[in-house]
Amino acid sequence: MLEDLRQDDYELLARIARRYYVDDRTQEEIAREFALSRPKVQRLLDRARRSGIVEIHIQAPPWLNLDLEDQLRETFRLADAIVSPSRSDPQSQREAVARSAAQYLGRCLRDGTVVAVSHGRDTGEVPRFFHPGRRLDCTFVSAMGGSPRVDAPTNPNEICRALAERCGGRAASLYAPAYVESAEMRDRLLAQEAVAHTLRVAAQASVALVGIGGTDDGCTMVRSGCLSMDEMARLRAQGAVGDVLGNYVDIEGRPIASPHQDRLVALSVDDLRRIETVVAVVSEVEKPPAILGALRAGVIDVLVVDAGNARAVLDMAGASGPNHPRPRAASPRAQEVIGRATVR
Amino acid sequence: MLEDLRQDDYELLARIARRYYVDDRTQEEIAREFALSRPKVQRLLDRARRSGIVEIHIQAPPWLNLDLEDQLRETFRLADAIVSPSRSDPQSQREAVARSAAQYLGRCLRDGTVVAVSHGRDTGEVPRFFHPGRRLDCTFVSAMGGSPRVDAPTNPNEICRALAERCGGRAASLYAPAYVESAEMRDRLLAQEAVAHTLRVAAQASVALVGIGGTDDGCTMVRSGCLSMDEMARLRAQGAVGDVLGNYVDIEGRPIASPHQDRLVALSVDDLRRIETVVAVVSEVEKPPAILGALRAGVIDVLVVDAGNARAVLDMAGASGPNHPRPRAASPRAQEVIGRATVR
DNA sequence: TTCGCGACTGAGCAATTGATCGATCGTACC
DNA sequence: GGTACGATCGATCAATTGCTCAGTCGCGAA
Repeated sequence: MLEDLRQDDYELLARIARRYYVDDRTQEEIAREFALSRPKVQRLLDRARRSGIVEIHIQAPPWLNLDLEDQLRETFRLADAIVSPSRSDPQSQREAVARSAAQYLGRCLRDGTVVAVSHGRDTGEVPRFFHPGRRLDCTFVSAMGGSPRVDAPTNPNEICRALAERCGGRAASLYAPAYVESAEMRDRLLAQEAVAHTLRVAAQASVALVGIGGTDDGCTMVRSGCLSMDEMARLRAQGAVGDVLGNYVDIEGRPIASPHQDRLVALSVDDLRRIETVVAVVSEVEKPPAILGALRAGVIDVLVVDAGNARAVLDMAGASGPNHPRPRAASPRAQEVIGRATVR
Repeated sequence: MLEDLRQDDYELLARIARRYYVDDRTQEEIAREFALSRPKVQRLLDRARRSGIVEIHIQAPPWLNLDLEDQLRETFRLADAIVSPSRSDPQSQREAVARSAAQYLGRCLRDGTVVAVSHGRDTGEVPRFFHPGRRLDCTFVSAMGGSPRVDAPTNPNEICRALAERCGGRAASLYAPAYVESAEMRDRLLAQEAVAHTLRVAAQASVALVGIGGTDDGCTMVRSGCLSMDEMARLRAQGAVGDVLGNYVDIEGRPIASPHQDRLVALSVDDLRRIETVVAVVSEVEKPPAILGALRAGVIDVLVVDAGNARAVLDMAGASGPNHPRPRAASPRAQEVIGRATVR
């Protein structure tokens, strides 16, 4: 980086840089002082910065993990990454991550924004910390079906309702289970206008708030009764490491072709990819492989995660394979209001 | 300095500061990204800088001694101070200082500028390094009389001639010795129009280039035969530590009232004070007390000095008395072209 | 509840800064 | 010596930034 500067140059650059950055003079003043033209001063300042004579350091608190965020962003070509500080207790860890996600979500939303929402324990914590400050005319829509067991706060419909309540927006529920008994049943359900309509709205969302599921026996899909332990074991045997909206992927981010896929009532991976800002929230300790798979699948734009998982994922990623199969267009962190039809 | 920031604030400030200073986004972009107004981002950035979250460091080479310059500027309320790197050999030390002074001088000059010039070995080296690059329609005028012994390069007239030659300007000589035999003789000399005119021009200079003389037996005044060793001893006995243009001062910067003063053909201390930018050049090792006295006399605006003397003067100053008896108006390092009548 | 105070906000404008472009200058190669 | 190339320069203009000011909001006291 450091150019090979002549001593005179070095001296002039340092002097000018000090005048500008430390003494807060204007380039104009400096130009007069050193009998140079203003553009020349500008070029010198530029050179001083590029050559490393001027060092700007952001004194970030160590718990901020800005470096981890940068690495995540870069490694996985994310639009953004937010790493929340480590907590030893799983519940407070979940809350920390959810708080960050809620803040982020708040920044994404404009009147008229449609947000597709998944299920999950992490996702389910988000509404508690969602304080957008002002009324937002947004629509929160379930992006996948519900779970048979009553486990209210982790069900997408319930999360949508809570989010909508927090900001004065609307919730659009999906009246269907996440997994049905057969592909045929799924197709018949999708033919129901109530279901089809909700999924169409979800597919046209500009923001999605999703969790990343694991494949262990304690994962949400199993706990909530969507899938049995046997089914989960079969998925694991097929190489599944995690899911987004019930779409399972392997460690390389490739979709798992399995019968489950045909019984799923949820947005597909392709639907997700078309959504501008997909925000994933994850905090559990068993998650690194699932996160890595999801990231490599290229469905995630923004990852909100705890420091432990972030480090683990980066370590795993460094050890194997390509990490960004889908170079996405740089999507702005907060998109403009889109004059999109909203549902009632 | 560091305010007591709340954790949230801290996080936001750090994030925004990083986006701005590290990622080079505009405030506008950042405002969009964080859903804030642009002025708000500005205020946050401002706070981040003032609170020390953003640290800007100028990676100056150690031989630059920018810190010494700052201390000199501050301690003695100088418009500027330039410290040149230490050299072991007195002659190359002198050259280093003279080079800095020449550069500085070059920056001060505009067409029409009048420069009053003293004698001295350090001053005498300046012309060799004076390369203003372009023709300058300046007038260099002797601010004190010459010395009886032929010691060409340290005589003010000769220095003026050399400087003028370097930039294509004019030299105005003072046809008088520095010290004459009596006060009466001095007055008669000053009545000569040739002498009076030159001194008037010198008094109206906007820049002065002066040395600071010592009071040891090897100083320029003695070497050049202006004063005898006896006279010098008498001055020392009166407390004199050094001179500027033959005006001797004590360690506190007070003028020495002595018969010599009345025999001197040179600008007075008051004349010097009226000159906008008085640049003093000093390099010799015996000089710290002389420099301190001259600085305290408040006649110097810009000090060009070697690192050794700089440190010594600051040490001495720290140990005793007030250092800036005359708070000067902040004078710009390079003044504007002044439509002042020039002499031919 | 209402009022007053102070802090904060963002619109709008002025100053500063960044970037482009043709002109000029030095230099290396023919 | 002549020519062509590249570097450098400063005039100029557009973008960005700093700052002021009137308006708003929340909060505590009456």
